[in-house]
Amino acid sequence: MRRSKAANLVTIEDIARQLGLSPSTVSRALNDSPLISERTRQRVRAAAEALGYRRNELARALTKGTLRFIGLLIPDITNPFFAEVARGVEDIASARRYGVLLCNTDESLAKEQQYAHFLREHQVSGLILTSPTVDDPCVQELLHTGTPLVLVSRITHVSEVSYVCTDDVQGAILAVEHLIRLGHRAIGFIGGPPEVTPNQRRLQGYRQALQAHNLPFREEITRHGGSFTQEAGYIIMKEYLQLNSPPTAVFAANDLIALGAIEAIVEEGLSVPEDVAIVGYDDIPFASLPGVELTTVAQPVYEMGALAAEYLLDVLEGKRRKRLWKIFRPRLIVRKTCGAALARGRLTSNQADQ
Amino acid sequence: MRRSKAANLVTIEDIARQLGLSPSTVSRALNDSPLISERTRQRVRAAAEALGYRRNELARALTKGTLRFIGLLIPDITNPFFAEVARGVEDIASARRYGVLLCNTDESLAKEQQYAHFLREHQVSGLILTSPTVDDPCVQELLHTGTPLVLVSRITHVSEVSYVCTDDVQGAILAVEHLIRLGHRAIGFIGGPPEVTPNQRRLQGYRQALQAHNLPFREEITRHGGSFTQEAGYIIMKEYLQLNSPPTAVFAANDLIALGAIEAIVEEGLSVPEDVAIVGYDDIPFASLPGVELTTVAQPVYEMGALAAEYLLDVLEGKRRKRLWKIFRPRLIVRKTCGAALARGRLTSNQADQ
DNA sequence: CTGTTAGCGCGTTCAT
DNA sequence: ATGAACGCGCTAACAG
Repeated sequence: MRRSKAANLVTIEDIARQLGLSPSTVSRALNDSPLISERTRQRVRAAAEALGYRRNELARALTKGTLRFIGLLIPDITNPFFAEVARGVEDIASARRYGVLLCNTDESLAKEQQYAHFLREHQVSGLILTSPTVDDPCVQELLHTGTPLVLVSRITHVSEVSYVCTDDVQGAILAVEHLIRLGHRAIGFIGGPPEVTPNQRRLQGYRQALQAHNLPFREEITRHGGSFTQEAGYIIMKEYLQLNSPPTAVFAANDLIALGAIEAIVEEGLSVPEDVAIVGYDDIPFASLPGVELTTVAQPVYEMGALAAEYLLDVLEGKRRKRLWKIFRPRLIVRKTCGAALARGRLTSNQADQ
Repeated sequence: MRRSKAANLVTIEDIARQLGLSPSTVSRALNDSPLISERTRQRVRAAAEALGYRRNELARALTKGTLRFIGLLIPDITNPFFAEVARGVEDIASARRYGVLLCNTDESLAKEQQYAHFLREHQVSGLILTSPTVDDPCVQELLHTGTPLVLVSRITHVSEVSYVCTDDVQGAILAVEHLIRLGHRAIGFIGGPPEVTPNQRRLQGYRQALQAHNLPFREEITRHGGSFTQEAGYIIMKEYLQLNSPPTAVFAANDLIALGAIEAIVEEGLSVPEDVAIVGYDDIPFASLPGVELTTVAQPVYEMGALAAEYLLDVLEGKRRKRLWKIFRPRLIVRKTCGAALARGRLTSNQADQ
């Protein structure tokens, strides 16, 4: 007895039989092969339509050795930054008939590895990573498999790897110099996951800016919450507020952290920007809300995702070979969490600038 | 010459050959078949490990007729509500070794259909829908294919379909009655996509609440922005503000719309809640931000996604057969966009309550 | 242009 | 407990 076929599936053979053709001819017709007569193509198309034929992409992928899926590894889709990246990726992918597999890693190596295996086992054609330490052995393994891959927002030292990101060092400098210009001298930093490149580079920019303006670097107001979340920002800010001389301004490694910090400040009965000024990073949509109006550093997030996908698919389809190294320029968005440019600011900053 | 195999792939045959076994034995060993000796199992596992074997899920899916993927159709991952649903779904799915395919539909029938085809062609095992009008013929087609499916947040009249949602009629009543209790009599509604069930039910609750309190229903302050976005809320609110007698309070069909409305109000130099009170729906994380503090109706979003996934996978694995009809209870979260319960409110509401 | 043959990698009878 | 043979649906190689 025949194996019970998967739910009443119309195959290429069915239509071949009905038309008295061979399966290969039908296959060719369906794939718009040049070596097929217009008439057969028509007939095949018609019959396919009539029978309700749907191509089995799995079978196709089996012979081709690759599935038209790309894996999207991000820490957390719940973070608006990554949601926006995802949107960019998905828009491009779906337009080009690729599926995108959502993989949340929570910055956890274990999850990352689990997914790396999963993706490999499913022969996905390519990867977009916003999460991993690319030095992860499993990712390396995928790389060796030949699976093309592009990093978004994160960068790496593995030189063959493509990436698209924003100049985070520069972005941080923009942010901190803005604070300095406003007269702040005790400027703190609240970081996310310390091991992650965007965090590192923002920290680096922060230090450079301080140094350039002869401002002291203070360990006790340069802390990491461990993740890019509101809770992280909230907790660290609370701690800063207990200090003998708390910072008068804080540069947060991303907007979520900034928002959490603001929460902490308000909860202590203080206010932003009067008591402490805040700058965030990313310019997530909610940063512009009335009542929030967070001063922040913007990245072209959607474009970054879209560009990464565009490039990746080009590579997959053999339209490109060179690697992509794209660095967008960050933009400072001045809103209300740092106060206006006050006179006191002018003075101090001139003094520092000399 | 042999077909060039996909990137240096270790197959079941390779390990069979090396061990002097047959492929079938290896297959069985790998799948923990009961009819295999412990010793062979060990040897096979070891060899597999040594050779770096990775099962080809595609080949497997081809014979099984189904891939361990589920399709997640949502309007827009950029909306925090859906991001949260997605997170719930993904957490469960990945724990059970299923992949989740991200499909943004923008509430567009065309995109929905394109994805329905795509998913079918890839033999995904099941679907979670937060987007479609299930009456969509393509979705119907998928249903007929036998693909299990569960609706989140949306409901339908097709009786065999499973769903998990919140009682939106009740939620809307909660919201509007809160407003009434505060003394408002001119309460407007700003809807999202009119054709979508959660919107319809929230509208229905709105009307019921008005009616129950003998408040007039006014067409001109019951409008739809067409989508669940800030822009939609912004635009409609601006229009309301042009009216001769604008509403003193607005119930928005979701938080994004509410946020957009607030933006419009503030931009007109008015303030919330003094000039117009606002209630939203969903309780997205940003609703609780200091400076925002939106009064809203909460749904257990993450749980809804997780439950839907849990149920779907149970069905796929034959552990369940009955359909799931789960309706969560909404909760009113009172924050600051409606003002405190004022004396004026007490009076009017008692009067209305009689 | 079209048909025939032969796999892709795996799981599954049916034997033994 | 193991092996041989076959098929899942499709595409590529080789004939004509």
